[in-house]
Amino acid sequence: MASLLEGQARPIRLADIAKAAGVSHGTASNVFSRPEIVRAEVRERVKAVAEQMGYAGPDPKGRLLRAGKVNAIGVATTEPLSYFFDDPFARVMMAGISEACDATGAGIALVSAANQEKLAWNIQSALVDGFILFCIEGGSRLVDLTRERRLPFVALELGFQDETVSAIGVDNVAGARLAAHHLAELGHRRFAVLSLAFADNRTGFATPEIVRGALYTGTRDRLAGYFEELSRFGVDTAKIPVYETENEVKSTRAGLEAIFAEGEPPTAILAMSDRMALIAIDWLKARGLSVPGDVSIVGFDGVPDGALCTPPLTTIAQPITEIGRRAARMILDHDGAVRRETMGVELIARGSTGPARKG
Amino acid sequence: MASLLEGQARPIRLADIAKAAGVSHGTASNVFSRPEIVRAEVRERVKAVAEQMGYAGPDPKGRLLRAGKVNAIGVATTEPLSYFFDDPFARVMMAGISEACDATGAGIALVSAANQEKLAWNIQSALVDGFILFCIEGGSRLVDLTRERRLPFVALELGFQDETVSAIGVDNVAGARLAAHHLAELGHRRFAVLSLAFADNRTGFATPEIVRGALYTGTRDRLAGYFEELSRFGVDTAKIPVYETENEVKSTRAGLEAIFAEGEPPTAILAMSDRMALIAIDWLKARGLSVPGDVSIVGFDGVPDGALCTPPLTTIAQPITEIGRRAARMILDHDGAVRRETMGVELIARGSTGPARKG
DNA sequence: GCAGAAACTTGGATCGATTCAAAAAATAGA
DNA sequence: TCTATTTTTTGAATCGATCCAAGTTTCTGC
Repeated sequence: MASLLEGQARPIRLADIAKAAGVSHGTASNVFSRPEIVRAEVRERVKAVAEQMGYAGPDPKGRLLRAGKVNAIGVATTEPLSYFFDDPFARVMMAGISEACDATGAGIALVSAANQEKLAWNIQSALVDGFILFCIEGGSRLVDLTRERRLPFVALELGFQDETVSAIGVDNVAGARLAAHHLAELGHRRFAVLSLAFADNRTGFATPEIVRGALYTGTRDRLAGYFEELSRFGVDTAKIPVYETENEVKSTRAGLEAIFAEGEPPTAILAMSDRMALIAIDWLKARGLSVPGDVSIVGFDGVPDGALCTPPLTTIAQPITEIGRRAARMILDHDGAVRRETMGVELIARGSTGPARKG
Repeated sequence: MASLLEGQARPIRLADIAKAAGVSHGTASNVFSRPEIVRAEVRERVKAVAEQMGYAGPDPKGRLLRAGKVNAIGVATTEPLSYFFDDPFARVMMAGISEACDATGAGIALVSAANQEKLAWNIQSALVDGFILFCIEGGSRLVDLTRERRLPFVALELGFQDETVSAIGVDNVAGARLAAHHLAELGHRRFAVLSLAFADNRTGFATPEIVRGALYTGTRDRLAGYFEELSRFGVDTAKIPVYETENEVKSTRAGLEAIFAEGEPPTAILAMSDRMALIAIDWLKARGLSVPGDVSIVGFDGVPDGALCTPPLTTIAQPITEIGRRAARMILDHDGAVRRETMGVELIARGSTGPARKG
């Protein structure tokens, strides 16, 4: 009976311990947070009382309010929470963030939600010292929402041109040129592009107007890089089909269907993510096309999975882990300044690209 | 200049807004948390003042203290934080947890630390309503640490017999028997076991004493299941080498070296995790041994990677996602009761097992 | 014009700790 | 023994909100 009531009773507070031990709040607090400044005898007495009353130790809720700092960084996305554990790019990025957090003892709070309304609420009420934003679809909304919290934040993949937000990304134009150059040098002249989104909630072939009106400048830059470089090899870029996907299986396959339904199939595919490239390899193999015999593919990102598939994926590798580390450090060591960092990329030539078939 | 000072000034509180708008704290609070009970005119005035003063909205720190509930669940492990994104088993589990959290709008806080001291602190100070514990190495310490917080918690992989802690796990004995039965029926008679830890910080061949003194009863149960079933086929289990690893590459390879260094190599390997099984397949292939031609392997867990490797892995599948979902629900709907759930497992026969070579 | 009901606002109490200036106690030195 | 110094302890103030009983204003209907 007593224990039943105890279960219902409100938890023991530091003040209860202080009273029971006959010391002030201040002293009781010191016993837990700065034991060395309390006389040993008193310290032991208070600890004994706490033990005996079943005190769980100072409640972080109270401490937090006083201290002001949570010692945790929030990582937010508009995708469902499971994105952090499913998506290979996100996973490597999280590993980098984890590393920086582990080193300083900071925690990580994952923020997301099933719907937009809840997302707003979750961002407003997340107990964190700052945010790292995965700006995939809906990135601009995410930035707006986060800005309102007036906490430090960093956008990953500088999708926007907004110079007032801190961001870390890669040189998209240079990376794309590397990819295009590699294929063009192998003799390819007929290309198709599997593109990331230019704006939210769109899939399908992208027209020049769509490209010009791109919300996501990262996507636009990659395409510009591809086209720039291919032009130098005399390729008519106006004829290259550019299919915008949601970077997942369904729309990517739809894109491949559409691309290969046209008259002259491409001999080379430029994919703006490894994920799409990997899906494409599967799709092509299932269709009886050889990679790189019939079609060469270059991805973008440099996720570990790319090295393991058959054939291993040629890709433009970003320093993903390093980006994650830096993003976390930016929040952890925040000094109020807006920083925008651009990291380099490199071509990793593996088995998914080969010389263009003659004819 | 002004903006510089503003930057340094302490942030605007609800009380500041209230004063500036000429209303009480109570009303100002209502404007944000229950706007419908405030007269439109007042509401707009307060909002305008807030906007103009650059108020970030009610600070969750203050709200939290009052509300008492964080609306987030902590997931803790003694491994580094990156474990959550690297380990395939953890990832699937996290997907299940994510699902349950997404559905209720709860957040996830990842808790870990580089060293034991920090881990203790991080658990003590995590802002969560409860914990899910990944009890790998050092699981008992983790449970002890968490118990002190006096928050609801669930241990995953009921490694311990402690009946006072809520836990979710699988029927290890039944699973192990399934695996052993499958191999024995294929005609195998010479076995080796790649084992999980029986106690912390040990690797190497496990003696019967070590097994008897197992801290992790899950490991012990799996071994017991293997042996029980094999005995029924007339196998002398005393001769089966059991190598305890840390469930990662290095110690698993060391185990394989040791096992195959002995006189009569096994024709079948029972691995207590898919991770070890996958490492073993690589190792065997690199050694020029065919799987399942020369050696058959059965894993344990049923992670997705197992289906994708070559040959695809035969394994004992746990309902990992479902375990994750249930664990999260247990915390979210906590009612004070201690629950221990045991989930079923099933054999998924794929390409890594085949008939024993004759002779 | 007024009682009574409904809508809104107020201000103090509370959540659970930490902090710090000042008071008290213990110790040292003469 | 008494003052000076050092070590401990105290208790009020603070962090930033929400809650709620009580008070005030506005609206209805007669």
